Amino acid sequence: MPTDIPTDLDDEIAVLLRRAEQRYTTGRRRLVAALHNGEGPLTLGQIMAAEPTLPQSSVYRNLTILEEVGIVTRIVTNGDFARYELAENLTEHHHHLICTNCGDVADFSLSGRVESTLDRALAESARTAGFTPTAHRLDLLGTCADCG
Amino acid sequence: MPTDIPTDLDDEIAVLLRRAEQRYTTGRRRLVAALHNGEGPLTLGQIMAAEPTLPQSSVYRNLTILEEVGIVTRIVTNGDFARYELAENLTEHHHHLICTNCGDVADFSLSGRVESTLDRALAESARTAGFTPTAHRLDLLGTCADCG
DNA sequence: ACCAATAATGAGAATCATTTCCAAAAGTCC
DNA sequence: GGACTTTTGGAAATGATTCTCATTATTGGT
Ligand SMILES: [Zn+2]
Ligand SMILES: [Zn+2]
Ligand SMILES: [Zn+2]
Ligand SMILES: [Zn+2]
Repeated sequence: MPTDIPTDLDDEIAVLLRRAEQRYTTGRRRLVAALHNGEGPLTLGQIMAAEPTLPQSSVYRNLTILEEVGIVTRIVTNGDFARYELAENLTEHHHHLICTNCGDVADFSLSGRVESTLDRALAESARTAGFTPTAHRLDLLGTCADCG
Repeated sequence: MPTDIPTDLDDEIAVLLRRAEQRYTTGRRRLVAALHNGEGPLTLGQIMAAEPTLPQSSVYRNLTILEEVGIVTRIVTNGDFARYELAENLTEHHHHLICTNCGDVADFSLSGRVESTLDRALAESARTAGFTPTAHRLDLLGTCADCG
């Protein structure tokens, strides 16, 4: 399963890169494929396990570039190392289940009703603090099914 | 303003440390005071600015120990460096306004009603994923008043 | 297809927040 | 005080991430 990206996602990414005067090279496409195939945000180790022939320095460099362009989001859950996933523009708004035992991270979503309630409350809190919000980030901490 | 901790907080911390067979030394008390006096979670630099005579290695070591004992929470908002605050056991449940421009972090709270709605929804999501939740973490990302 | 001109690659070296070492200092208990 | 255990602090080590730079790939014009 080398390059397994839906055509429309691939096109969207191509547009974003071209707009930023960046090229959509094979290495970057393989990186995007690894992130797309992964369940939840991936560590560098997990990316390299999926694409072992991609050099580490290129993966790091391209993750940084893809993040600047708005294709990738970098996540730091706990000190050890960062995780990367496709940006919400390209996927869907979601949150993370973080296992405090094994460190694994999985995605989950809330209903539109709860998200609305939350957004309203957050907007109000922001207003009283003179803060201009652009996004929220919500994680659930606990123990995953495997570590049960 | 060297050692400015409310007596009951100080006592609570003393109990937690004794329970863990750790001593409540002067250095640890000064560290706790710096965290208590700070508005929002502090970086190591901010802690050292508040207590310049505390050696860096001792601050790091004691932050780790205080975190293990449940007195301090370590927060990583974005790759650069970690921030530390007193654990919610010793303060109150709250969330963070994170300025994506200057990196500053401030506290805020939601109403009990919103927190309940959220907790119910999160519990439901956790259940369907076989995940055992212990806490949630919610940040609002955007631009702070200073960066307006 | 060929040729510049420009951008991306990859292997290793450098960075820097954080951790670890270990001999000296401080606290504890009798 | 003396023996024992924990903590301290300065310096060295660690390790994820970033930077360097010579080589390679890609683009656009001819
Ligand atoms: Zn787990
Ligand atoms: Zn949400
Ligand atoms: Zn700001
Ligand atoms: Zn909450």
